[in-house]
Amino acid sequence: MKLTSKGRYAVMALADMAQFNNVSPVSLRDISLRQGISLVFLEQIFSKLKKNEIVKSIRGTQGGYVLNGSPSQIKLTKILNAVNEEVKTLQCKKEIKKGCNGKLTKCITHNLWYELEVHINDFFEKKSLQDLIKKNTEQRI
Amino acid sequence: MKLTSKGRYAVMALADMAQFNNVSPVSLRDISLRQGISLVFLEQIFSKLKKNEIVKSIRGTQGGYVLNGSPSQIKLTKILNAVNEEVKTLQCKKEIKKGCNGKLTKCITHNLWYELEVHINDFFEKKSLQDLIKKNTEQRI
DNA sequence: GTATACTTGACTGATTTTGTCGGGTATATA
DNA sequence: TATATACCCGACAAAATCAGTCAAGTATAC
Repeated sequence: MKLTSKGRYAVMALADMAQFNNVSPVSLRDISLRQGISLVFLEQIFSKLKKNEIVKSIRGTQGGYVLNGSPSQIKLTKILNAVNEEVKTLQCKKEIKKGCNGKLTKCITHNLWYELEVHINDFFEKKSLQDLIKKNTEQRI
Repeated sequence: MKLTSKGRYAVMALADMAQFNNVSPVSLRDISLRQGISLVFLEQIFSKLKKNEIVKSIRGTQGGYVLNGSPSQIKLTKILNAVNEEVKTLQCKKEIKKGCNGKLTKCITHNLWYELEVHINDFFEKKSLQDLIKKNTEQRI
């Protein structure tokens, strides 16, 4: 499965944006400074976020990014899928040649990984950006 | 997080053993042939499984491995932890220097990854080898 | 027109994964 | 007791992936 820094940074950055949810756009430079993430790396990540219509961009001075929708509508699955391609545990396509093609034992674990995938996606589907920042402020009190 | 071929192979191999659950030990050679996994790689994996007391080894001709306990007692968490060291999503130890130390925004996502870890471990904790082979035979019918 | 900030693609160093190689040692069986 | 079988162990290496940089843009506010 795939759950890398790119995904974590994407969530962090968007949560940051949601937290500082001004009307005006947020520049990657600000996020970079606040969250300690490389600016150029953020650019890469936000390029994908934009393609997936999670954020909108505004160019030029005073430009930046704004969330495309309210924090409560943006589910984490969408974010993670955007930057990581997908959350995939199944790898049986490759292995169908060897062992997975039901000769004696079919890929016994096939279903397991599928279930896990569903389980994880469920988890992220239930979480929105709003949940994250709510939790964070609650804890700070 | 970590969920690699090693883990998948370990589960496959042990499920294979559980399925062909004879009294006599199962040789890695057989598993290798049945499941299409490299023998030498299996040796590496089983070395760890043995260290973690998931299997017992019997050396010599007619030797092999036997499950250390009944399939229903062997939970998948144990297997995956054995071969992969651990299932870890949290990476905040590294990041505590930058951004994660509650200056303005503390590591917003800290709790999220922790919850995910728990969620995944729950999943694997509830599954035993028995569940896998039961499911498999059910489906074959 | 200039500084700001987004846009894009190629590239690279480091790390991890997925194994292999080559040597062992123990033991059942003939 | 010889021998084949099977476990045991550490070093090594190719391939893939990750995390991030570099370079060269384009659009826009002021």
